[in-house]
Amino acid sequence: MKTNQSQFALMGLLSLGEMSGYDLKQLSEWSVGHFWREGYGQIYPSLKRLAVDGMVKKRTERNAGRPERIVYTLTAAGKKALQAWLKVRAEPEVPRSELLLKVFFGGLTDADTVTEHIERKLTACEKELEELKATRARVEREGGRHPQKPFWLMTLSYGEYMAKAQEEWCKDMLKELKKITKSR
Amino acid sequence: MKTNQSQFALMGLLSLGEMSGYDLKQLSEWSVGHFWREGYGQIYPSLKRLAVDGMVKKRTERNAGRPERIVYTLTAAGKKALQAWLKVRAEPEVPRSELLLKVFFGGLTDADTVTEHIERKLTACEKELEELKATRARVEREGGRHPQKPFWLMTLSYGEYMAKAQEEWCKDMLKELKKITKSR
DNA sequence: CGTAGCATGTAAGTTGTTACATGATTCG
DNA sequence: CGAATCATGTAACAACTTACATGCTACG
Repeated sequence: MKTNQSQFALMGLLSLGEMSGYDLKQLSEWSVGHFWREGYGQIYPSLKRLAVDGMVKKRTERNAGRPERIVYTLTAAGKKALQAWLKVRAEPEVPRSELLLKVFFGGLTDADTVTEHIERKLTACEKELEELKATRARVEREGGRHPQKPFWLMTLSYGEYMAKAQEEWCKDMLKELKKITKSR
Repeated sequence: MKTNQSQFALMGLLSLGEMSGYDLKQLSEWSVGHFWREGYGQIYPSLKRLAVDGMVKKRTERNAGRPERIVYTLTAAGKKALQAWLKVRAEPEVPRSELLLKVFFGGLTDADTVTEHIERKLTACEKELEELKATRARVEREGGRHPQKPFWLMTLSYGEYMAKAQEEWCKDMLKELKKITKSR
């Protein structure tokens, strides 16, 4: 059996304050976006289900001249369930890397193709590092002295460690590939 | 639309030689296992579909006193499709980390819970590094001077870079957490 | 007047996971 | 004689993605 992790992610965000589905998407993008992503197609149905299960409470906000908002609040039951989930050990992640698959079977095409794949990855890593930097600045700015801030920074660190390691790998492999291409 | 990546993973492995579904599972575990995992529930139906699509050809092997084997061979059409796929740029991965989610919302429980999560992760990283070491040795031994060997080693490097970076992150965060716990 | 942002959702399709089901042989 | 390994598969479910569908406001 699987615990529906998307739902807990949403509940976690709702623990920071009441929000609409739209808000959740916006907030998730920069806060947990580098390790967890949800689309609207996942968010709206999940919220409905959470409401049915009594984990969240919904309230409709009618604002003159703007679209209606449905604001969700985490209930006491929801908070309890969330805290219980936080204590359960995380399942090991199932790895799935299309890029590595294409590197692994790279010998079936030419080394140039593999080089291109890795160059693209390198660019992506650099972009990722930029984004993490911006997010870190934003957390420092907006996070104030929120008690959970140290934990937020830890996940940011994770992203930075990974992106840097990937960047290094890319650079090293590009060197390798040059050697291979030359020796042919 | 999505290109079915599982199928290409299987086709890639079949490019190394004809194999049964069972063989594919065994080979995949140590060869691409650290970045790609398939279960039988995925393998057998995929092979059937690949056969229908003419990407692979099947042949039944009857061995006295042992279970029947269905051996699959990559067809010319299959190889062509595989090579075409190898040239298509890899989609950026969708990140999903239950661990980081539990760290991010760690403030909702106690710091000890987060510490436990990270300690478990650290152990997993060390185990992973051991396995990668063993795999590297195995590739060196069994890979001979296979032309694709350099590419195989690149994916192994990736695993090593990542596992080491994760290990480091865990250690650094455990130090951080000690500081947090003490200051309370 | 067009585009971007705010705001909510559904439907269909694909994938992936888990549990179930079977049965022979070999090794300790 | 029990466990592990070889060997193949199905059914049910859960999850995820994508495309579709709508409509208002603010801004340039």
